[in-house]
Amino acid sequence: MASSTVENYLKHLLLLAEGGDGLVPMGALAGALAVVPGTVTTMVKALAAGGLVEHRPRQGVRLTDAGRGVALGVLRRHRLVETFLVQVLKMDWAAVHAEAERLEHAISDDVLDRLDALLGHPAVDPHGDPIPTRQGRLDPSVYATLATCVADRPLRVVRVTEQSPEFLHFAEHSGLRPGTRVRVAGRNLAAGLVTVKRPAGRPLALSLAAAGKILVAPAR
Amino acid sequence: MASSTVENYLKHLLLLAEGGDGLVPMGALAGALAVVPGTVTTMVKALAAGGLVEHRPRQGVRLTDAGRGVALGVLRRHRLVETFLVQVLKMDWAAVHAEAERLEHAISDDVLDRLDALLGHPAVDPHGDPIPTRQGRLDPSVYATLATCVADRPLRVVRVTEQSPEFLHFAEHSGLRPGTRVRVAGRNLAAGLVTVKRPAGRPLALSLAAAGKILVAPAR
DNA sequence: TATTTAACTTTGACTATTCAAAATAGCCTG
DNA sequence: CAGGCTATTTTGAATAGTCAAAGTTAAATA
Ligand SMILES: [Mn+2]
Ligand SMILES: [Mn+2]
Ligand SMILES: [Mn+2]
Ligand SMILES: [Mn+2]
Repeated sequence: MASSTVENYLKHLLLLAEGGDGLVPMGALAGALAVVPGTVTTMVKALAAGGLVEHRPRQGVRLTDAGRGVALGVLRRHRLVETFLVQVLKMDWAAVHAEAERLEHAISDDVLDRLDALLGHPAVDPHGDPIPTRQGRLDPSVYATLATCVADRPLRVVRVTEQSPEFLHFAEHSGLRPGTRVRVAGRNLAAGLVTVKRPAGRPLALSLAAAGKILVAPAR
Repeated sequence: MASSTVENYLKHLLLLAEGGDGLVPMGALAGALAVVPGTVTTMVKALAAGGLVEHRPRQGVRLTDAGRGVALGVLRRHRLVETFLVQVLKMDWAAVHAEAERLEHAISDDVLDRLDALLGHPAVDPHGDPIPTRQGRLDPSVYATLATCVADRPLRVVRVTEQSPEFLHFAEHSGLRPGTRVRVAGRNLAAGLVTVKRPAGRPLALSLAAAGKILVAPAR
């Protein structure tokens, strides 16, 4: 029913609402979708007429329950497809995001259920992003980052937020894929630097910005 | 580059040109795409402007070499996807056509190559339809049908043309999937009936129309 | 050859999605 | 409180694809 365009608007709305109260500024949505603001205003009014979003003029947009349901479906397809591409087709984890952007609109429920079973009902995708359940439940997943966690404790990388191929390649090269054990050796707030120790290899220096994109949990 | 719509026009043109001189009547294309004739005229003029087809007003359309290349790519994606869905995801061979209609527009070359390798570079899809090669070579595959082959010879089903779920389910139930050994026991042209013997099961009666959709080759 | 007809093309209109540029609303500053 | 700045909305226009209905063509029929 929903076009690819509509699905993308809703999915980005879901992603942009993470954390906040759900009210997404029109400009943020325009930026995420790479369209001009006027386009978003037009489209959001149409989505609101369809009951998928609530539009607060000059303040922002918010998903309705119906819209959130659609968005969770798209996100589930996206993340299961990414998992399939990495686990079964052995693709580079930095390349799968672009592929999934197209495939997420072309997968039926039947195919999705079979992929899910083939993969063993994974809870997270290759980047550690949680996969919404069939029932539309999405793990809130509140984790510390390498920029905010307590120092000198054994940690485990659980997720890499940010899907640009450049950053993902960097993370892979730096041994910071989900599952890796790490420890924050020190932070220099003034210089904006975090030093990380990994099982193998010398200490690694990261900017706070980069460190903030690596989510971690206490090891074991 | 080519939109899904354009890809569909070109793919159907390739399919409809099978056998004939390649000149497809506008009405045939309209029927295949389920649009009104005027829509086809409009679209074909655009495709001709883009060098993908040659339009002979009031006579028909024909693919150019460029258009044929695009069409072969779409057909390759369609048939490899069908093969994947049946072999890996264990889907019903009658259901995969509809799925492939959407997925054929969303698969990249990289993913396609990996699927092809995973499946062992198949030459035909689950229905026996030949899969174009990466280089754009398509097996002409001239086979007899159960309606036209010589009688009383050991045969092997090689292909089921016609992708409606109804017919495919019927073929499966009747033990007429590609690979099955069969023999034409007799024909009654007046009644329009063909009688077929299979390894197991009693003789099967088919209409000539149905028999014409089952392609066969000499066994062994 | 005149007529009928079926296939095809043209025309006018509509939906979905987008952009450029102008108008506006709020908020912040002095 | 007057200006000014920024985010947002409005307006006008464009593109892709489609349909309904009217107009044309050319082959088939009489
Ligand atoms: Mn992704
Ligand atoms: Mn991901
Ligand atoms: Mn098919
Ligand atoms: Mn097929």
